[in-house]
Amino acid sequence: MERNDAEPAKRGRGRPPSVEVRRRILETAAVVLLENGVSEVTFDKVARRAGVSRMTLYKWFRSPGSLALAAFEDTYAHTLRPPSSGDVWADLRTHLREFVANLSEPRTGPMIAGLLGSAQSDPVLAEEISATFTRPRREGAVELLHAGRTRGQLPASIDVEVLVDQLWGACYARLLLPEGVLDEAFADALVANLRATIHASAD
Amino acid sequence: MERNDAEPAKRGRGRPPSVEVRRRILETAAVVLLENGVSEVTFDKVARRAGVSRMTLYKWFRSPGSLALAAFEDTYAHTLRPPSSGDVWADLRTHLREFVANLSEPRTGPMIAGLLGSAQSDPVLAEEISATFTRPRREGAVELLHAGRTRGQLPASIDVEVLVDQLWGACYARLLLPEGVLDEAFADALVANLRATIHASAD
Amino acid sequence: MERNDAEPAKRGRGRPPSVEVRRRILETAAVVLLENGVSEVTFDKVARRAGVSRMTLYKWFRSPGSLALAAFEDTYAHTLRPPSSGDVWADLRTHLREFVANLSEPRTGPMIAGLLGSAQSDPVLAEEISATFTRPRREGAVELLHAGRTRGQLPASIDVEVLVDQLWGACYARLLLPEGVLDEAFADALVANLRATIHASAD
Amino acid sequence: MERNDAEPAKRGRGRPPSVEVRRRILETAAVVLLENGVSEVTFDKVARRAGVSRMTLYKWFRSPGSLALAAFEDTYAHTLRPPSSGDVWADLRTHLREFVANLSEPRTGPMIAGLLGSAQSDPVLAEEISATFTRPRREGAVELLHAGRTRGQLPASIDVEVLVDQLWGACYARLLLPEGVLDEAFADALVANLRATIHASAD
DNA sequence: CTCTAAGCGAGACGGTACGTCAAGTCTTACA
DNA sequence: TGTAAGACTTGACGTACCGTCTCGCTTAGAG
Repeated sequence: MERNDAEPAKRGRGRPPSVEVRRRILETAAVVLLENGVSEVTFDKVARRAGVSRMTLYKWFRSPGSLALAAFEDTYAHTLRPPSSGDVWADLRTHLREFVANLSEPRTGPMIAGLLGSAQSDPVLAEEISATFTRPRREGAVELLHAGRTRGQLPASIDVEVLVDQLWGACYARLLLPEGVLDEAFADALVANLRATIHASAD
Repeated sequence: MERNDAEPAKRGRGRPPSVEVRRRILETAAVVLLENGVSEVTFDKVARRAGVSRMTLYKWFRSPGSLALAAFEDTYAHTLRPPSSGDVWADLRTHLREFVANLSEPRTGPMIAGLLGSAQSDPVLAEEISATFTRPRREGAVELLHAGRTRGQLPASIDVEVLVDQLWGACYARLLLPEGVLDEAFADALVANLRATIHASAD
Repeated sequence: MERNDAEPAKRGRGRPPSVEVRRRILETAAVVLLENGVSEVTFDKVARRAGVSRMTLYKWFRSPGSLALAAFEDTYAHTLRPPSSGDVWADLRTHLREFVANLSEPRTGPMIAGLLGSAQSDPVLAEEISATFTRPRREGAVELLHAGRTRGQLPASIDVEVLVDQLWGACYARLLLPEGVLDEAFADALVANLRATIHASAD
Repeated sequence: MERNDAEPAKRGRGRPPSVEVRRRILETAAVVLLENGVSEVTFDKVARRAGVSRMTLYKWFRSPGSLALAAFEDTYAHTLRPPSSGDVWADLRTHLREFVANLSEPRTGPMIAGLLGSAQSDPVLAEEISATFTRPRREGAVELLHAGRTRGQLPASIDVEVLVDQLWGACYARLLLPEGVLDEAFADALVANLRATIHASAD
C-alpha cells in the first residue's frame, strides 16, 4: 500500500518521517472508514481531520483507496489462521466459518466489499488487495484442499484451484452481490453440499 | 434504472420526452462506457458529448452509475437464455458457458465488473442491478438445478440455493477478484468438479 | 407590468383569461415578496406555490421583477394622497411624513428598495416603476412646491424641480444607501432645514 | 471586498497568492463590468474569460457583486478629493461637481448605480460599498458643511447630517431613479437653491 | 351547435450560474 | 528533506432559474 516500502530512508539525511504523523493518518482514516465507508476515505477529509497536510498523504499513499486499504489492514485486519487438524471436513468447516465471520462482520464486511468495489476501477489497488488478502487466503485454501485430496478424502480427479472458487469464491459472491445472505450457516451449507455430492452415490 | 419506470405517462399531458434525445444519451453513454469504463460515465461528460443538457440527464437518471447501467442494458446486454435439454449436466455446461462468455467477453466483462464495483457504494444501484441482472440469472439457475435434483441427477440432500453460488457465484468471484482467470474452461471445470464428487464414491 | 396592456383582446375570440388564476398568481407573489423579498419572486417559485403553469406567468408578466411590481401594486401600494392646506410648510410636512412612512414601513420599505434595486439592471422595470410610482409622486411634489413659490412662501428664484430631489430624493437616498436612518424625524428635519435657511437671513 | 482582508498572512507559510492571477481576475472583471454591467459580472464568466479557475474566485470573493465592487475600485474608482478653500459655497460647488461628474460619467455612473442596486438584496455588499464609498464621501461632506456652519455661512440651526442628504443624497436619487437628469448643472442648481433660500429674506 | 382561437396545466429541453467537493500539482517556509 | 500550509487547476455533482417548446384539455363566443 504505502509507497516507501522499498526505500530504506536513504542515509539519515533531512528530517525523518514522523511516526506520530503516520499513526494519526491511519487512525483517522480508520475512523472515517468505519463511519462512512471506503468511498468517504478521501485525502481531503482525512488530512483535515488528522490535522495533517494533504501533501503528506500524497507522499505516502498512492490513492484514497490505497489509504483506506492501509488503514483497514492496520486497524481491522486480523487473520487468525485456524489450525489444520488433518480432517478435510473439519478443517474446511473451521476455515470457511472463520472466513465468513470476517466477511459478514457488520464492521469489516462492508469495508472489504467497498475495497473490492473500488478495486474494480483501480488495478493497482486490486493488486495491493490481492497481495495482502485474497492471494494468501487462496494459497491457504489450496493447500488445505490439496492435503484433503492427497489423503483421499476428496476425489483425485478434482480441480483444487476451481474448488477454491466454489467454496471461498462463493462467499465473495454472496458478499458482493445484492441478493443472498452471508452467514455461518452458509459456510456450513457449502461444506454440506460438497459432502452430499461425494457421499451421494455411496448410499 | 430510469426514473420514470412506474409513471404511466399520465394520459398524454405535457410535452412528450424526445426519443431522439434519449437515444443520443444512451448511445453516448455506451460509447464512454466502452472506451473508458464505468467510472468515466459521468453526467458531465455524457451530456457534453451527446450535446444534451445536463439537466435532462438528472431528470431521467438517478446517478451516473444508473446511467451506465441503462446504457449497458440498452446496448450490450443480450441474454440469450439457452434452452434446457432435460439433462442437468448438458444444461449446466451450456448455461455456465454462456454465462462465462458474457462475463469474460473483453467488452462486457469489465463493464459488469465495474458496475458491480460501483454498486458496493450505491445500494440503489445494487438493487437496480439485482433486478435486471443477477436476480433473473439466479432464478434461472435455481430452476435448472431444481429440475436436476427432481430428476435424481443431483443428490436429494443438496441445497440448491447454495449450489448456485458454488457455480455461478464462483464465476462472479473470478470476475471480481484480482487473481484467477475466467474463461470457458473454468465453466467446464466447475461442472467437472461437481460430477467428479458425485461419481467419486460410485467407483 | 402586464404584457397585454395594449392588446384589446382582439374581438372576443377564444377563452378569456381566468381572473381566479390571475388572483392566485398575484396573491402568491405578494406572499413571497413579503416573506423573502423581491429577489425571491421568481417565476418558478410563484408558479409552483400558486399551482399555476409557468407558461401562464410568462404570458402575463414580462419578468420576475415585473411580476413583483404588479404584486406590490396589487397588495401593498396605497397612496393616500394627503390634502393640500394652502400652507407650504404644513403641506410639505404632511406629504413628506406620509411619504417617509411608506418608505420606512418594515414591510413595504424593503420591497420598494428591492424593486428600485432590480430596476438598476432592467430599464423596462425602471420605466414601469416610474410610471406607477415615482413619476406621480414627483408630479404631486412639484405641484405642491410650485404653489408655495407662487404664494411667496418660497423664494421666486428657487428651482422647484431640483428642490423635489432635495426633499423627496433625499428620502430615497436614505432608503437606498446603507448608512442613514429613514424615519419621520428625518422628514421633519428636511422641512426644518429648509425653513432654517429661509429664515436665517431674516434674523 | 476581498475575503482575506483581516488575515495577516500568518508569517510566510504556504504558497503565496499569485499576483498575476489576481491581476487577471480584476482586469477581466473590470472589462465585463464596463461592457455588460454589474449583473453580468458572474464568477462563471470572469473565470472563463480570465483563464482562471472558478474555485479561485470563490476563494477570494464572497459573491459576484463583491467581485464587481473590487474590480470597480481597482480600475475605475479615482477619488480626487478636491481641496477646501474656506468658502462653503465655492467648496460645495467644487465637491458636488466632482461628485456628480463621477456619478454621471457614462462609464462609472451605471456601474455605481448597478452596484447600489445589487446591494439592495445583499446586505454584506451594502456594507462593503458603504465602507469604501458612501461613508467616506458622507464624512467629507459633513466636515465641509460643518466648517461652513461654524464659519457662519450656514445658519447655526441647520442639521448638517440631513443637509448632506439634501445635497449629495439628491444626486444619488437622480442617479438611481428613472426620471431626472444628473449633470453638473444639477450640482450647481443644488447649491443655487440652497443660496437662494438663505439670501431670500435678505433681499 | 359546431368550429375555433385562446387560456391553461404539465412537462421536456437547452442554457447559465451558483456553490461544493475532491483530486492533483506546485510553491514557500520552517524544523 | 520531511512536513505544514496554502494557491491554483480541473472536473464533477447537484440545484435553481430562465426561456422556449410541445402537447392536450378546456372554454366561450362567432358563425
